Amino acid sequence: MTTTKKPRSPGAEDGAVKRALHLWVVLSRAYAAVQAHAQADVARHGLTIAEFGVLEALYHKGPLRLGEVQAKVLVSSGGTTWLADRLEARGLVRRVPAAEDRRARVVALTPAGERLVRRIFPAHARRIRDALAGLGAAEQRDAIRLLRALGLHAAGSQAREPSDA
Amino acid sequence: MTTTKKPRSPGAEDGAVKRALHLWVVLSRAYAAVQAHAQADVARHGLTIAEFGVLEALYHKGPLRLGEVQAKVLVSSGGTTWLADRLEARGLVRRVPAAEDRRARVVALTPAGERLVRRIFPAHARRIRDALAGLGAAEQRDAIRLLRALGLHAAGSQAREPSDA
DNA sequence: TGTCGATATCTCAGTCCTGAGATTTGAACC
DNA sequence: GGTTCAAATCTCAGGACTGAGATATCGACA
Repeated sequence: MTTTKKPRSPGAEDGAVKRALHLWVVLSRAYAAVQAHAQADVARHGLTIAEFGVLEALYHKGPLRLGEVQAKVLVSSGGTTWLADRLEARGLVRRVPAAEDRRARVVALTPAGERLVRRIFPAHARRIRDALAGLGAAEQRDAIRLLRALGLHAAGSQAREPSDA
Repeated sequence: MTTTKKPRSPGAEDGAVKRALHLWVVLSRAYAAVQAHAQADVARHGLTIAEFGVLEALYHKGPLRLGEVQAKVLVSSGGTTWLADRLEARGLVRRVPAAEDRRARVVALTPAGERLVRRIFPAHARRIRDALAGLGAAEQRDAIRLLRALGLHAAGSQAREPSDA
């Protein structure tokens, strides 16, 4: 037995797999459809979704260490450096040494970066709201609860590679 | 008024935007977490998720035109060509001219491709099932319904660029 | 039947990012 | 106070695409 749960009957196991695959398909498609809206919106300002994510995180949370930025926008460490480089080259953020840990660096919005976020964020938020308007308020709350549980479990059970083939 | 719905009170509009942004965050995180599992699994066989998606679509639906493949795996037309080239170079699929439309080409699994899918699909499906096990059966059914509605609406309201800034 | 706008695929330059490894610093233990 | 392991960031080569345009064909209509 490699599974963690005991199937009730021979066919129940199969149904569970089919249901999961179906859920995975609709999750992917929903994500892709909403992502297309977000991307189209930020592209008008010459930004990628990841770049916008960095700016938004800094706007709402204040200065963050590179590692914290990485956790927010879900990119690799190399990607984080690259994003910070690009935004810094455009004068939207700046890097300063972290006070209490000389390995770390803190990223903060420049005044120009803050002006940019303040200018483009409201329309972006409305576009996301409209893209998600396929669900009513109560349904959105349900979806949030379910997706949170889904994400926590999937992120918790690490995506490590099994040792067998 | 640029919105389609009339807010009940001055604060309701704001709450709707906040809720939508929250839903967008949990949707992204859930997708990323599950995607990491799927990717780690197919990477063991030297495949990307998109490549595996092509193989799986052909396995379950039979030969498909390039355009149909594109709709299944959600990549650009250039990406579709690139995926077919790569899989063809590995001897997993082959392209044949479409009988009734000389513009189109049909992609089909080779025997080697079919053997590969048959060999790796079951473990992949179980891994997806385990990654999604944060929700029970009834919750998964709810999530499928909600995500389908979400995706249909978002995909339907095209991600076109508004004319104003 | 010739024209003309759509549709299907392909080409290609360039983008955004990943993954592995290197470097620097921190913290805990001898 | 020196080792040693872990954590934070950076470097770099290359991968997996995207997006815009090119080419070939189709279908419908004058």
